[in-house]
Amino acid sequence: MVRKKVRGSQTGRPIMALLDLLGRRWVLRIVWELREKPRRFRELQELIGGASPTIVNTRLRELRAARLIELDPAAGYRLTVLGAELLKVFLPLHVWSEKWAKAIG
Amino acid sequence: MVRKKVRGSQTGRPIMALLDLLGRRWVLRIVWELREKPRRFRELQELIGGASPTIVNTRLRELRAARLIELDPAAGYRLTVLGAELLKVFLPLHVWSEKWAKAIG
DNA sequence: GCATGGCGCTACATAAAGTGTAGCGACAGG
DNA sequence: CCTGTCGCTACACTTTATGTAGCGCCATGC
Repeated sequence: MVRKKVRGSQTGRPIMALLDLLGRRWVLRIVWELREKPRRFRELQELIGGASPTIVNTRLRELRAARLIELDPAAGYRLTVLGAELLKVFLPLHVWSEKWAKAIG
Repeated sequence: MVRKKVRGSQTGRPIMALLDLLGRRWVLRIVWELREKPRRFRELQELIGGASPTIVNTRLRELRAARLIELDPAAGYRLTVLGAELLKVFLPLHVWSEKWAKAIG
């Protein structure tokens, strides 16, 4: 029996595709760790907590396909204009997370 | 050899714990689908695209532990005040995702 | 030349996470 | 009782991620 791939959000609604992409393991962390400056492959891998190179590379490919990051050979991986816009949405999380941490003890 | 659990972001930094939580499969979708009104277990399961009850329940437990959602026996699962605050951060994504979809063709 | 070290990335066996389907126990009507 | 709905569990199976080794490329320096 043939099984179809589910990831990629077959609904065709961008928001669903986006939530699906961001919901994959390490994706949010990768985008987050690129907030300050470009990072090298191995550097990024360590920053996000040591995920395997296999999955790091997979995610980087997905994020490049989504035009959220790009590889500058001279500097490393960095957010594209689009990726930086996305990050801007998430920046409030940093402050909010502190409040949240207190709330849940 | 004993293996330690990694999820839960041992760093102690709230933002990391939050990104880890949100980066788990289906979590963003669940929060998103609760944006309008409370939803029943099975209803929620269908809305997010038919994930298995096993994992839906696991995520609901994690989200309840994080005080982002709660179960009202009379109405179903719904966002807490904290969860609603979090959702507010994500709402701009809806608009942005349309722009993003056009940009990536 | 030719080793050294960093670069992005791949291979592959093992372990963890998620799926699909069946069905449980509790409770509410009829 | 029977029927339906509720949240949720059991479990065999499939998919995804981990951990470790190491590849090919290229620049630097002896």
